[in-house]
Amino acid sequence: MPFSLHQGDALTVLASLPDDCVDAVITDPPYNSGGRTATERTSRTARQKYTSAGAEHQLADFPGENMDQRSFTFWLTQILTEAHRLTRHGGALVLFTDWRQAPAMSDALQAGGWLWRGTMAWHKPATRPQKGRFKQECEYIHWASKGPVDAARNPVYLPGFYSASQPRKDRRHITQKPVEVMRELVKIAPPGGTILDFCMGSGSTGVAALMEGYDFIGVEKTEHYTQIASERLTEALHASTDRDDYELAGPEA
DNA sequence: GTTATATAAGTGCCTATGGA
DNA sequence: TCCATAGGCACTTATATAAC
Repeated sequence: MPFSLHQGDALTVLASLPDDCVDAVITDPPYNSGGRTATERTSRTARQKYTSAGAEHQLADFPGENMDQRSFTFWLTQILTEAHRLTRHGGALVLFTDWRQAPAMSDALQAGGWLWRGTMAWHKPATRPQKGRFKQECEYIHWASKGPVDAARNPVYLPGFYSASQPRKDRRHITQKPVEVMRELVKIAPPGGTILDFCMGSGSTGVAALMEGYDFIGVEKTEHYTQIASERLTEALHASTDRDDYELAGPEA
């Protein structure tokens, strides 16, 4: 089965999955960021925080963006603890973050049992310059392992820096990641392995996983984005294999 | 090769509110 | 009355990229 999608709360869904069923967890959780003060971060919707004035697109909002930092760290720790249980020994965690939440996310992954290995940069060439300031030109990608890295099982040499703009054409999600970046990141899993994304959004991780020959398990809270991810993954699957043996699971919560 | 357009996990600033 | 902060609204800058 190349992929299975679950609509529901991440913690609830992960708790229903068996031990040691995935090789890598690659995810882009809500950052609960996008502001200078706690109120700015917790009182506004994702669209209000992350969409510029004058933006023409009408991409849907996404939930889970209104926690303060302590709650966010606690929430993420719980999920990463479950994700750690689901991951085979030697497997990897790849976790997107921004500059504000990078410390909270590294705390959460370590509290969840992961061994923090480093932080990569995702460079976005099309970001806006700011007078008198440094450009906010990068997001960051923490990565970690479950125990020692098993390099013999997956002898790859991967970069620590990725440069690509957010998709402009056919963009489906406010914070959609470029598939070309995700196609590189999924290679942290051994060939033919299984990749989990518990904050799937529009499904870019899954599209990249299928394109690179991996199996994929996706979890998404909203029906709207689960449907979009289902469409994108089905299209990617048909484009790569012409197979039709997938299932849409849930909702569990 | 040139021009037009969209963009930023945006920022700046004014007003209201409430405590000291 | 002063001051700090939250809330709300107006609007930035110049670059990458699409369109021509």
